[in-house]
Amino acid sequence: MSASNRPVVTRIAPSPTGSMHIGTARTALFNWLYARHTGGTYLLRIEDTDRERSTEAAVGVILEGLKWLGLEADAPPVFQHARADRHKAEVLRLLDEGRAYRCFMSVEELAAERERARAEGRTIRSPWRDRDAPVSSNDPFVVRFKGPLEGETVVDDLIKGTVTFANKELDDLVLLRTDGAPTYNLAVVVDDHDMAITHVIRGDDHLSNTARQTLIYQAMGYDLPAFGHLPMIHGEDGAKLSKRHGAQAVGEFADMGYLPEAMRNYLARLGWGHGDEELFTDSQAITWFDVKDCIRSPARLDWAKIAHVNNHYIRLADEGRLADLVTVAIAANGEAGGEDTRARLMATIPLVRDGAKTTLELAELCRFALLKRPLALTEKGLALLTQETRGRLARLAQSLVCADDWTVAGLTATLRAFAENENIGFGKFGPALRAVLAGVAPGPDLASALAALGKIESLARINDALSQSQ
RNA sequence: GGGCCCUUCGUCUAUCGGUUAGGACAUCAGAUUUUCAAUCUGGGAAGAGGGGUUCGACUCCCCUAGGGCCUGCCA
Repeated sequence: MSASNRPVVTRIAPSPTGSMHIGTARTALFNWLYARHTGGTYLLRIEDTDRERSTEAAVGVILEGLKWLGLEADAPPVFQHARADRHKAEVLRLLDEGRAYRCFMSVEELAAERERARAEGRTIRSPWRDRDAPVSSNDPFVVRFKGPLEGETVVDDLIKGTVTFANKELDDLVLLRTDGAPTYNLAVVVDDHDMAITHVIRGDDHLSNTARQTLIYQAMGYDLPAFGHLPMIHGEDGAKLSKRHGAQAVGEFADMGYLPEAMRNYLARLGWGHGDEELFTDSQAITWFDVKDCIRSPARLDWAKIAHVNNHYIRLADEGRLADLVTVAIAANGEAGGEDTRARLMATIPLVRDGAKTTLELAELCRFALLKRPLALTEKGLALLTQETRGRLARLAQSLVCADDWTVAGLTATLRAFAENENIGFGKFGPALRAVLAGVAPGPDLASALAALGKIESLARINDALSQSQ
């Protein structure tokens, strides 16, 4: 069976050498979407052939990142390093078949050849390619792939289209290192074959490698999977995404108060689109997604848009979940909540969530409701409490005591009626009431603030201020 | 140096030879107004440059410019 008519199997194959890049997250998302779209399988492989740089902690970061994003693989991860024997066996087979050779070039010789090659505008060549190894085999060697010198290799890419490489431009990849360990380019091919991957969807930084890998596939006698190379994600200035662009790791987005479903939606729109659709559910994305609809050009991260999408999902999110996230944010801020924190949050969140772009902002918007009585008024707040406004607040308190419709609508009406009775505008008592109710913390409009605090707390805060010495 | 990829409003994108080049975010103006938001209404904003092909090009071809990737015993 050729790769094209087998059930779809995709994979995300990150290397555990640090954090989980946002680009990796998008690649995972697209692989996941495509697998779901086709009813196929989505796998995870940890590319840890580089023993120096791979760490267990980094594996944990990847696993956590995928879990947070809701993009967990359909099977336990495959660790590339654990398959080294299999990789080695396949290289030995190639060696037997004369499709690979031992190269005894020293690092110095290699460096010199590299320099010559560059100067001559060609790719490097090993003198051991067509030489019979003098098997004085105590000398260290690497095994290189013996690629064709003529002809061309065509990569039929689902996204980039047909890309042609002249074989003479392709160097003989190292398959096995001096210590006998397999290299990435060899391991990916063997693993993707063994894992029955039908669609290799990855970053286009691998496009050039794909030609070389294609040659290995052919030499191994493997069926070629379909390839789709996604353009990279850049920072807001168009340069490669790096530290100075703010977050680039998935975990950072979580810490900054972004919701995973918002990230999925935003990331899906980076390099892919479906008409004018901007905000959509996972199942819509799954229905619509196809690798061949991916965009060919690189995209830039747009923080304002991420914020907008995140706000959309904060509006949709379950209040209990938001309360949990806000609680975490508050704790991270070193502010311990009281016993009734959760109740207060549940009352406040519905009234302020529309203005929050992140859950961190949501926490900030909820802060006024969590303040402990009596509130410490700032100078500014104190200044608002003149003889006149005190009188008004006292009278307002009376009408609030009588108010039995303690909802935003009811309170709005009460406040209106009060202003009318007093024959004043909101400006004459609004700021003072705000200061008394919320201190200096940002908050919603007055009626919402009163509604969020509840009758007892609201009146208590007003009375606190009124009874404070002038 | 060599090979390959990419190029529509500030940003993400739609268009798949014929459109007043559409949408979203951002931005600006106005409305609302008790702060910050939110909300509503309206506006400005694009085919990198140059050649072709064609009755007709954002769309196809070539060149140039700019950006990116590979050129590692990293992945």
